[in-house]
Parts: sequence; structure tokens; C-alpha cells
Amino acid sequence: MSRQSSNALQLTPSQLLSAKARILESAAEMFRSHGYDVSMDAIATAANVSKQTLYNQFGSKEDLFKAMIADRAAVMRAPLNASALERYPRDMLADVARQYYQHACSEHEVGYYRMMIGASQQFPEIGRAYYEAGPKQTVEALAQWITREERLGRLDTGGDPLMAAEHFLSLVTGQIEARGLLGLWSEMPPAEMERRARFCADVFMRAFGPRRLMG
Amino acid sequence: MSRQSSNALQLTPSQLLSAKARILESAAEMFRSHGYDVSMDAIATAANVSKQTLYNQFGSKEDLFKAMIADRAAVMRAPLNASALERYPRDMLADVARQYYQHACSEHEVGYYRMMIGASQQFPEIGRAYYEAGPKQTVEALAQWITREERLGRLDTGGDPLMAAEHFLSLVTGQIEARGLLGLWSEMPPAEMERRARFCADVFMRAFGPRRLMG
DNA sequence: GTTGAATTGGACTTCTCAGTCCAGATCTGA
DNA sequence: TCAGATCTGGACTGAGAAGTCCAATTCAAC
Repeated sequence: MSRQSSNALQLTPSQLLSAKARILESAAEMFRSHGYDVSMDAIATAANVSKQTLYNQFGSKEDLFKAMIADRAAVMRAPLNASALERYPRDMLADVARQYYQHACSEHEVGYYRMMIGASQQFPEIGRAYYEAGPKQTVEALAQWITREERLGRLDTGGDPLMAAEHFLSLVTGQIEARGLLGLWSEMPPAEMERRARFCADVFMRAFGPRRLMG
Repeated sequence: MSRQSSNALQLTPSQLLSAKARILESAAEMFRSHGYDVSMDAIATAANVSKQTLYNQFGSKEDLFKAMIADRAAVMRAPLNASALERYPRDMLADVARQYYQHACSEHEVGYYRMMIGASQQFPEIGRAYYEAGPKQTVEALAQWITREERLGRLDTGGDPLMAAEHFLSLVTGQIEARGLLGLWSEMPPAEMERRARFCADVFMRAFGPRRLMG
């Protein structure tokens, strides 16, 4: 017991993360940047671990891949944080868009998405799992918020908040993501982010704002 | 010469398409359904051709793949046919959406898109080529139409027809495509297509319709 | 027909990679 | 200090795939 506490204070570098966590970390990075074709040797090297340990911990490449997906699922949830929920619709929506442009649409993040798309051809159940852990959550959270705002008379989707939510997210991610998936990257300057975020919020408010007050 | 005309009337099955065209056809189908990992033997078999012929015609797997992409580029152009250009904005837009839902968002077509995404990780130049031959053309054609309608006073995008065009296409393709890329297929019933098409056109018209007449 | 070119099938080489095996080192808990 | 578990590195197996080679066949043009 006393030894245990001293261990907790003096961790060797390899103990900072458990072997399993370290492997998952490296595997995610390697799969993201090289696709499913990356070799197990490469992953082992990247994780500073022997190939045998990989197989001890995960049994097979397929199992490692699936474990990595499960591990990432939580990370991929979109940022609809509670604080933003108290803002006026236009500001809240612009904020969601801004957050997307700042964090979720990086080369890195779209790389994961691309990996998921590739994997879901090979392992169809992975596509579903990812969708339900990620995009679906985001759409539903937004739809819930829209429903609330509708009750407050600040929005009017004509009874289809879910479709309105889908449309807003499509507006935000749309062509940017499409270009990213095809590997076309052009660093988006902050001013452009701001312009797009406002544009999305404006379009949405013109379409779904309250009838009398126009946005 | 006389022989030539009799040949034109009595083609053997293998002559219906030139060997090259037949190979490209089969290669496209195999790459679409199995991804880039499909073996050259499998492609040769599918094309009813020996492996050697494959190599005679295309040199290498990579070259075959790129030739296939180039061959497909034209096919992937979106349907913005001239006849539709004479309609009123709302009808024209609903039509574009309808055509997309009917033809472009099938499992088959999204399969090609998925293949492009996968390939553009391995061969970055392919992503750009595809984008420029496909999506970019569509966006620009739509933007041009919007510009014209703006001059006629039937639309008002506040001076950014390109972004408006991007947004409309995002609305149409948005979540549907996202789900397709992840392999989540649910046959869309015609009534649902119609509802979505109208929804997209309505949203767009509320956002960008002329200020006075509201759509 | 005849000739030159293209096609065929199938064996062959070379390479890469998933997964295994093992003997020695290292870690961990008492 | 010791014993059992775990990790290491490196060799090894087996499978599958890209690409080559070649002798026999088919095709196309005169």
C-alpha cells in the first residue's frame, strides 16, 4: 500500500499512460494518417511497444481497429455546450458554426472522418456506431434546443425541428467538409470563419426566425 | 471494306465495347464495390480479359485507377440541364433537389464518391481532379444561374451568389450524403424525396427570395 | 491464306504483411 | 529477494497480391 502511493508519485515515462491507452492513441494516429492499410509493425513502433504486446492486448488488427473506434467515439461528439444554450438564437447558432470551423473542421479531425468512411466499407457496423456516437447526437441536441426556442416563440420551423437542425448543420459543414474529404485544404482565415458563421446563422434565421419580427 | 461492314453488323460479344472501354467499365465497378484494395486478377476476371492485357493497356494498377477516374469524371457532373433554367426559381431549385435525390444519392453513386475520398488519401491529385470535374462545376453552374436570377430581381443573395449556391447544395446533399458515406442506407420513399426537395427550395427562397415579395 | 500484332492462360518471382513462436529481459507484488 | 506475469526483439510461416515471362492461340489487315 505504501509502495502503491510512491508509485503514483514516481511514474516512469511508460507509465504515464497505460500500455493499452498508449497503443490506442498511436493506433488512432496511424490509422488516421495512413488509413486501415497501415501495418501492425508500424503501429507497434509508433506506440513504442512490441508487436507481441499489440496482439496480447487486442488479439487482431481488426479488434484493435474497433477498440480504437470505440475509444474515439466520445471524443467525436460535437460541441453544443450548455452555456451556449442561454443565448439568443442567432448568437447561439453563429457560435455553433464558429466552434465547428475552429475545431472540428481541421485537417486532423476530417482525417478521422475520412478514416471512418473508409472503414465503414470494410466493417459496416462501424459506420453505424460512429454515426450514432457522433453526428446523430449533435443533430438531436440541436433539434432539442430548436424545440425549446420554438416554444419560446423565437423560432418557427413549421413543426419539423429535426429537419431544421439537419439543415443548419448541413449549411455549416457542407462544402467545407466535402473539400476536406477530397484532401483540398486551404487554411481558413479567422475573418472567413466569422463571415461564414454569420452567413449560416443569417440564412437559418431568415428561414426559421419568427414570422413577425424577421430574425 | 465489305468485311468491315459485315463486322459492324455481326459483332462478337467481346467486340461490343473496345477492350479498353470494357476494362475501364469493370475496373470502375470493382474499385467502387471493393475499394482500391481489389486485386488486379479480380479486375481482369471481371473484365473477361487476361491480366497481361490489363498491363499491356494500362501499365500498372495505379495507372489503371487514374485512367478510370478520368473516364468517370464526365459522368459525375451534376444534372443542371438547360431546360430547367427557364423555370421560376422555386420550381427550378426543387427540381435540382429532386434530381439529386433520384439519381445522385443512390448507394451506387455514393459508392463512387466514397471511393474518391479513399483514393484522395493515397493519391492527393485525384481528389482535386474529381472536385474540379464534379462538385465545382455544379456549384459554379448554380451560382451562374443565381446571378442571372438576381439581375431579374427574382433572387437576392446580398452579393454572394457563390456562397448561396454552396449553401443550397449543402442543404440538398447534407445529412443524406453523410449517412450514405457511413454506409447507412434507408431507401428514400418518393414522398420523402418530394418533401425534402420542397423543404430545400422553401428554405432557400425564404433566405434569398426577393425582399418585397417573399418567395 | 499469310503475316504481324495483340491476347491468352498460367506459371513464376518478389514483396509485404498478419499473425506466431520463443528465449531472454523486465516489471510487479509480497 | 523471489516468483509469476508481462514485455521485448527478432526470426519465422503462410497467404495474397503486383508485376513479369513465355509459348500457344486468336485476330486483323492485305
